[in-house]
Amino acid sequence: MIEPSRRPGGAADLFAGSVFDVAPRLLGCRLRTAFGRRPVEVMLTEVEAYAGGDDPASHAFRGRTKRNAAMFEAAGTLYVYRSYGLHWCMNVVVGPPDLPHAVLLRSGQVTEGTAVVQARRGRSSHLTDGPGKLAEALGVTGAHDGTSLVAGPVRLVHGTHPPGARIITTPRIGITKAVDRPWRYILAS
DNA sequence: CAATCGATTGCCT
DNA sequence: GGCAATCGATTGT
Repeated sequence: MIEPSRRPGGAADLFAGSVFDVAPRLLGCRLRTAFGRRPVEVMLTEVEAYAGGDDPASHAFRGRTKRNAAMFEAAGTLYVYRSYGLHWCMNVVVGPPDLPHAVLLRSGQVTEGTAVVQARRGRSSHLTDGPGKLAEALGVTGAHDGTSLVAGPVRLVHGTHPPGARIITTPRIGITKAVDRPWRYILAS
């Protein structure tokens, strides 16, 4: 019997390679949760790469802290932090444990569980078009920081791109340092 | 121990 | 388009 997660093309290989390999690869992939028997799935459409100690905009630029500890875990770990005291933002940890690189998940489209998401977000549109919105839609909080995206409560799995979709890159946004680096990846249809 | 500020959002005009 | 909200990690006195 073949273990599904070890099968070629399974989830683990999604996180192999550098942060610049993984970031565009995540576009079109699906992020899933099923808290309280309410499955929600989102297709990722916008991500940003953060290159650890080489990147002034990265939370890990000045080394390990209590907040960013998850960034020093294995590739495929989920890093969740609070932004502006209000919102939760999700990152996919990439690279070997001593290299704190990560991909910020910025936005997506709901592909399953729209009613659940609308209830959580308290509105019927603009459900997942921002980092904080994405986390709220999936029910993800700081409690999920450091969990595995392969075997934990929040899972990242392969998905297919919409017909005709293309990947474009632009500078990152919402930051004040290293603003010029074109490390933002968008799945445009 | 106090001050500062951020990988943002939503509501206001 | 502008601005207030809100909190924990980090930095300064």
